[in-house]
Amino acid sequence: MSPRETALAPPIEPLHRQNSLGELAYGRLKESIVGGQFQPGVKLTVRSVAEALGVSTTPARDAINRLIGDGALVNRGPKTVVVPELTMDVLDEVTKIRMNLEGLAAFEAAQQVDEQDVAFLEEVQGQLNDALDGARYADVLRLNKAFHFRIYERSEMPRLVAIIESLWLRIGPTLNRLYPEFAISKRGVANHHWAIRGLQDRDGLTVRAAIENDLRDGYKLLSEVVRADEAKVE
Amino acid sequence: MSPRETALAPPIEPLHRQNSLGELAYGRLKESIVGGQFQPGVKLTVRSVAEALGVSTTPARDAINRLIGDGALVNRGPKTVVVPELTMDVLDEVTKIRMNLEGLAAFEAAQQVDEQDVAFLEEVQGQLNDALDGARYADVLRLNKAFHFRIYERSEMPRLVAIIESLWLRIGPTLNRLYPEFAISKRGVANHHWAIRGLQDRDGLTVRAAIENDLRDGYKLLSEVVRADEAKVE
DNA sequence: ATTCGTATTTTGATGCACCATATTACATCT
DNA sequence: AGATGTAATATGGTGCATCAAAATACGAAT
Repeated sequence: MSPRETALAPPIEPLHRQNSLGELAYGRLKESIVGGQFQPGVKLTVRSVAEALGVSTTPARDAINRLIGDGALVNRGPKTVVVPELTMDVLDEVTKIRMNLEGLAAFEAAQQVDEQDVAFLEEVQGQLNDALDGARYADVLRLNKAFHFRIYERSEMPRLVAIIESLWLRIGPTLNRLYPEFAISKRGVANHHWAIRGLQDRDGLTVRAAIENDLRDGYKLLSEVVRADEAKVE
Repeated sequence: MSPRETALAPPIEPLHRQNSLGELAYGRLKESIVGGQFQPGVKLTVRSVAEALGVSTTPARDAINRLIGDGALVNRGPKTVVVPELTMDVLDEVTKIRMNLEGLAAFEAAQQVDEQDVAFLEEVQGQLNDALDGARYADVLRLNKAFHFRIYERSEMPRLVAIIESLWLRIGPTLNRLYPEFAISKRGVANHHWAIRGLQDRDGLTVRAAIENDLRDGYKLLSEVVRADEAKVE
């Protein structure tokens, strides 16, 4: 038998302050990396990150180490941390995993979306088209991410979403290399519309197919860039 | 044109010392958790871990924080870190992801295995049977993990393997709750033999089916335990 | 006995100093 | 010039002190 409850009909979740400086630094750095703020190959030091974020070395070091654990940063030497160059090896592997995981998330999401979600996605897609026409590539990346993750979050599988995000982290730095040389294919737009239609119909298989196709198209673009880079290095 | 190479015909990989105390502490703790050394609910403090490992607070704190990032530990309060109790929510989600990812790894592995791998798996399976008969449950867990990951590693997808390991990390603490009350079903044995046969035939679909079935059987067992625990708490 | 408020202890986060060593800049030599 | 050895510099790991705040032990009140 439990002690008599004293109030608070809807039992509020524990909710402890989310923000330590280390956590904050981690989030900031992560955001910068997926957003493509760092060119591959850029070197990061504890002290530079600490200064840039206005914190001491400890939280900065925490953040860097966690990102290394995520595979978003790598040790090029024992004391040299860099944003990794994307290789075909990694791109191939990550794409295979993404097809499975993002396909799964998309499929599950189809059972959970509501009208608000669809409206949001259509709004984002509109802005995405505008950004494409206006050649505002940073916005394109941001909006594309917003589109995908709005869907994935509706899978109600938060651990899955976290894994997917960690995969995007590996692609991020190279994503903004797509522009302006490699303009985004208009097929991307078609895939997104296709996904929206599938969500409206609550048709998981269609949504999954649309997302998988979107990833396939993205892979084609990215692999061109990566292959070009790998050729240049040799 | 590259500068004239001066020696070392097979270009040795960079190889920087892998072991910092933080890294070591992280590995040790992780091992203890997947091995089921910690009961769910156990509280961990920076200072206790530091003392147990004979290091100062800094590497201990690093390790704990990284494990929290992995989801292997959770904050029950702002200053209280515990080994999480497995819930049906998490078990369901993790199982779905595992079916996809371990299925993928198993499928890919079928193209890469050689006779040595098969011999290893048969050897492990033999020991596994003995351990089951002898009711040496800790060994059962260890051997089962060795069996699965030997296959997964042959997928030659190291990032995939790392993700799978992070999922096992979530199940680990509850795995050893299976014994002795819930004896392992002999179906597990059949699944493993099925997988070996598929590997010998280089038949990816069969290997995947065998692994997926193994996970399904494991799920049934685990869900019984979890449901019993959840009932007890209420 | 159970609940509640308070005092005590423990805790994690943070900043910082130290040190061995990795990195880089530079001068030298071929 | 390009390679090479060496000196100067910068860097991360680690331990530790400090502090605000959280967890807990304890005692009073009902």
